[in-house]
Amino acid sequence: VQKPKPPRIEAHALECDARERAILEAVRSIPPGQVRSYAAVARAAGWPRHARLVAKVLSRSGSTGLPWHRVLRADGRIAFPESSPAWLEQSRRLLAEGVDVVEGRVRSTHRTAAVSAGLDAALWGAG
DNA sequence: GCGCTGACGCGAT
DNA sequence: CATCGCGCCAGCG
Repeated sequence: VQKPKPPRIEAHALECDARERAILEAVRSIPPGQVRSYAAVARAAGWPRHARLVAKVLSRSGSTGLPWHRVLRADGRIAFPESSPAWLEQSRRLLAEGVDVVEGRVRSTHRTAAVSAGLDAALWGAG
């Protein structure tokens, strides 16, 4: 058989899909009221250096019922430009879950309430 | 194949 | 703390 059907489905493509599924699952597993950094999600998904990919995947998956609003930058700030529609939406959703958000930034390092303790664990303990 | 662009991260300044 | 610079990954012209 010369090349009747060379299985060039490429492990690459499958791997990309696997990455995406793992990432989506990792995001889905974030408990309400808690937040994770893009890097933490990537680590949880098993792909430590793919923080940017997490962002890309999230942008690609629009209304899949995914708790995308629980994913922030490593410094605790919302990744969107301030006052942008998405920015407003994310802070609104986080506040609705009891997350302490001030000016687009999650106060996780400051343990002022029981909620903060949970956030702190989520942000730093995920690593 | 190359360079630019992002919902990024982290150490250095 | 706020910024900068450089590294990382995947998509696209």
